Amino acid sequence: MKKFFPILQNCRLFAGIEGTDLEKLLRCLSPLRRHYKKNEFIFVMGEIAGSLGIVLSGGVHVLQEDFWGNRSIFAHIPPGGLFGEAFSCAGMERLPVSVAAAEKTEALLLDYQRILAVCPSVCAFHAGIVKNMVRMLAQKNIMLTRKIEHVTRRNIRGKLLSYLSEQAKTAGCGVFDIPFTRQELADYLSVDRSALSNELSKMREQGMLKFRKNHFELAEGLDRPG
Amino acid sequence: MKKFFPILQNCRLFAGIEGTDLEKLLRCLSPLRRHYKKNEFIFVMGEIAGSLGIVLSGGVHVLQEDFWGNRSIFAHIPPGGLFGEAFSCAGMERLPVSVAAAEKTEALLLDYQRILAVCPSVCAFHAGIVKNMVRMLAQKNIMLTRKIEHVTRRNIRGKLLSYLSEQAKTAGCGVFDIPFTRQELADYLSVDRSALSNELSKMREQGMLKFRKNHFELAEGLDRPG
DNA sequence: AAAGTTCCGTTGTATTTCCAACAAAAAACG
DNA sequence: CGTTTTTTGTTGGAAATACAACGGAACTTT
Repeated sequence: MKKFFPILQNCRLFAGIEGTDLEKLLRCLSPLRRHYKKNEFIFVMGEIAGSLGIVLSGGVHVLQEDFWGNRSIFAHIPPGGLFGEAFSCAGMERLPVSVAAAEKTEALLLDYQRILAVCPSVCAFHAGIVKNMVRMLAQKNIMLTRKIEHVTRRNIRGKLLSYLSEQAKTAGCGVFDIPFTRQELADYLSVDRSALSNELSKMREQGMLKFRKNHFELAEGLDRPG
Repeated sequence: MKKFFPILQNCRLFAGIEGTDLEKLLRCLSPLRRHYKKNEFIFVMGEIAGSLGIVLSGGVHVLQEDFWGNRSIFAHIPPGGLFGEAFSCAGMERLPVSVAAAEKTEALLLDYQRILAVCPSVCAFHAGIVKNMVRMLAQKNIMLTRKIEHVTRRNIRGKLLSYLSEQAKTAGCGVFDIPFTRQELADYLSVDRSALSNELSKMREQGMLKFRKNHFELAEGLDRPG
């Protein structure tokens, strides 16, 4: 149990809570640590929404799948990120989305009730966790707002530029890897995969970018409009 | 100042805080009460993101406008709802969106710093407000997720059905008014207005719904798939 | 190394959406 | 009440996207 403390100390949910305190707190929360294979489901749409997860390693996709298997990917959650928290925090009964491992993934599952109704001995940290939760929820809010910015562009090139320039900004430079395959990127931007490939090729022809698999290099001047 | 206490007591941000306590708390937060005409801007994209707003009456749109005047409406916030909170809570420096009054609107502006770093005398309520904030952020999160569900449908009819059936669900029946004009609905679903009108007409021809202005009546069996 | 599988790009066609322009209806205004 | 402005529906042509099908590359498995 103790061996994944170092990972948790880097997790923003526990920011401000140090060594032995974190230990106490975790005993109280009694989290479930689990491993998942690529594409394995962690939460399935329709399940009771009582718990939330922390990605320790790998990464997960939050998604919806309709009857015919059409996927829509809402978000990619990297290590240190939370998933499913909005639905527990809002008091929703059932999950409206599924969560699947995007690759080999290690995650921690917590019962949300134990976070809010925490035992007396750790009350000092309780307020801290709730404040951290506020910050993380707000950040996810912004993430979702950005995703909306991407998918509301009226054509595929617009969506791509919006998405790629955000990636470049968070990477700090025009060279970066994305956490999606082509099909997944299409499911994230909600366009057809072949049309996406097609548009990417055109953009390459026009010297706007280079790419290979999930590795991208934007030409200078793209991510700095104006 | 006191005369809008009744409105605030119904506001979810202050849930659980009663009469005189609310009074004390408000003295501490020293909010700004303001009136806005229809289409007047409350926040403008790029401003410092220090404060958040509560809609007292009317309603506001959270939106983005590009250089050419193309609008994208992210959300409609009804009375009792918060706006701008995600950006303050996440510690963002500048607002990535604008907020405009959708109609004649009354709003309260609060300084976020005062909510978190609250004065000692009201500490008992501080924790309560933060918890309320968690819940409201989580709910907005779900709102955004729903909006993503709408705009990621691959054609206009899909977007309309997704949006209208959600409205019907929240209204509790198939007859309801929406807070958008046609152009605004188009900006919300990110499609062309004329194409939207066109699709609505087709759906009416096919007996799926009736509408007049912003009043809609869905045919039975539409909002209950399966 | 061969066979199988997944991923990716390309192409052609069918469908959908955008765009611009216009007309009718409704609302706002003096 | 007549005028002006806004909102909404309609249409036709241009443009973009979806869809289906295919082949090759890269990766897995045996």
